[in-house]
Amino acid sequence: MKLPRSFYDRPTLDVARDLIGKVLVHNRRGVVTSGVIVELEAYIGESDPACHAAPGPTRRNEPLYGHPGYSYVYLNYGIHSLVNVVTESHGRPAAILIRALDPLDGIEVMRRRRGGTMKGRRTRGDRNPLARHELCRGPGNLTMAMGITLAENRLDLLGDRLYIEDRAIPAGALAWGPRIGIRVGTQHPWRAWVEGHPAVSRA
DNA sequence: CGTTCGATGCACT
DNA sequence: GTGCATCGAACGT
Repeated sequence: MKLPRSFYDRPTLDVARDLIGKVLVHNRRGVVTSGVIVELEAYIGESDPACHAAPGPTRRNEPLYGHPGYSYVYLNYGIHSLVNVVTESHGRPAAILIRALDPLDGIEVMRRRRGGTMKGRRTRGDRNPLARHELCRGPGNLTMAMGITLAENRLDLLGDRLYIEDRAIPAGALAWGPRIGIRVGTQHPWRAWVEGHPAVSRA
């Protein structure tokens, strides 16, 4: 069943803890892809220097100041769309970055989306298909596999296009540590993952 | 193994 | 003009 608004309207670290093991679903014109969330990072408030809300309200970070249970998608390094889930409420800007999934539905669609070219060259042939645990490893890879782009920014996660379900899937042991890939705010242990899962970034 | 570095677009100063 | 919440190709051991 789909997670209700009240799930997201809570302290961000509580939402983060409970999101591990839940299922992110994208229905793009009837093409469904989904996966179990196995890695994420929390970005909390204007006082968190790594949070996009650190400079205060801007046009880009507007979703962070909006309602909980909405998507926040932005373009990173000009190439990767990264997907976040907005949490809390009452104008407190916070969100959770989804970093890795264990794919469930649409695995062949994911393989097709992850294939392709770079600099006009084939990067991966049909002979060397990605393993299941590689399809959604990393925040840029998972959005590519699921077909999540800037068009999926500001979507209500209680809608039918992009949402999160509780399918009561047993997750492994939960671990916490510093966030990775950032240059500031590394002192906060706000990255969570399923211990030992092969889709989790090796930090 | 390891490290470096280019691709690429947009928000923000 | 600068700097990214990245990825993987291309090098050097």
